[in-house]
Amino acid sequence: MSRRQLERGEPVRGVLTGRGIVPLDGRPVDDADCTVLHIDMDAFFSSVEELRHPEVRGRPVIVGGTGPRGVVAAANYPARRHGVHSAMPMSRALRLCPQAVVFPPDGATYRRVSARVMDLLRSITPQVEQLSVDEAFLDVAGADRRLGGGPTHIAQLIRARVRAEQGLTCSVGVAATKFVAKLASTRCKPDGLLLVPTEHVTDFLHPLPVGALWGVGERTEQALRRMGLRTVGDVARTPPDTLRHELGRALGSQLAELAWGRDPRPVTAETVDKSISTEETFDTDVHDPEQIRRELLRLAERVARRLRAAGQAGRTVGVKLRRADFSTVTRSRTLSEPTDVARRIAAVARELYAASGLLGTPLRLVGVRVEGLVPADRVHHQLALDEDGPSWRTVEKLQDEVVRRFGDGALRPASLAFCDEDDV
DNA sequence: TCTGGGGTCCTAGGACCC
DNA sequence: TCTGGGGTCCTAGGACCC
Repeated sequence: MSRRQLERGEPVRGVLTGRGIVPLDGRPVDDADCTVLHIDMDAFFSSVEELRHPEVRGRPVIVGGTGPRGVVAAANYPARRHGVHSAMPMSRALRLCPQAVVFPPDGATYRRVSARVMDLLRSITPQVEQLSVDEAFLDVAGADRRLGGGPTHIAQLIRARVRAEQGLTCSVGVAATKFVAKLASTRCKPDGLLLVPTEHVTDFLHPLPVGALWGVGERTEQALRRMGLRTVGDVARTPPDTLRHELGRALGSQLAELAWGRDPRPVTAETVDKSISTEETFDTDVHDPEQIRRELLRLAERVARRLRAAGQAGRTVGVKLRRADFSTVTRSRTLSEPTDVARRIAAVARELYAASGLLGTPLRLVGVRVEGLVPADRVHHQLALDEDGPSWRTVEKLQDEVVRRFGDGALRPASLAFCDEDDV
């Protein structure tokens, strides 16, 4: 497959060899030890919108916030050709591509489609580690023994089934490690498949820019550039002690390993949530402490409802406060026992806000977080002893039931009763 | 161009205990 | 009276990922 073909954005479905990427043509490939698959849905949110709205197919499609401070959550390939990409302010995206069709994000629908895709993957093997709504790692060592044909064959099977059953395309990287599999799927997007055999890992990695390394974002890239390191190969040839000294112990060690394709992390099917949070950016900055306090209650309700739905309770409550200039303050407090009660979370959040020194300061964002999560049934007896716990907890559990039966908006705290429907 | 929302992990300092 | 080192917990901030 030629470089020009790659630049034209034609799908890559091949194996990396000493002669570059060679198409899979049915000949056997040496993939026996490459049991890690990285599945990445292509332009996921915008692809789902194109499925629901076939009339926009072929046109540039952007999914993202439509308010004055909205950003792009996803853009399809026609929109990307105009320079639109995720995390870009929507105002700029629309200047670059005024003819784009814009959809506000519909998280519930994306999660539903995502769940179907993940179920499909779990029908191949239980060894599925969901990374996000549109990405997963699979370890197909077991499935390989069962299905036969090898990891690359299974990758093709998955791509065909996702297309046939969900009407969506995905890209799949096949390698011996998570890190290389993920880079491989990125390299073959969209609608691609790339196997990187172990013997070609360093050929594949070393020409890439340092930003390709897991853990290298904008700041670390700058630091590496100051050290004169531009490519993954440059990092590989730098003494690990030097990397640790410049970047810190953990990151330095991690990059020294990844640059050689060494990544011992196993595919882990079960992961446990460590925190639940929600936050909101105002359309315009808010300085009124009363309005901030109301918002903190709303956010606490949201977090508490999600905690109860997950059967979790948390011991540390935190707030996030972002000033107009984007500088951010966080405050947190650890309680004597975990809670899943909105009233309790809101009370702590308001105390933290009151003590933050930011009363009256214009804020562009507030957030509420609960961490230190444990299964709620392990602390029920303690919750029952909480002085304001049992009654409020009972009330809020009843609210959960009412919302389940009659829908959101059926109930709200009295202090929010005069807010707009949309605000609750 | 002016920056969303949901997360994870790391660092560093201080308190506290042994 | 002055001094140690290690471990754990808590808090704040920041980088990073999707």
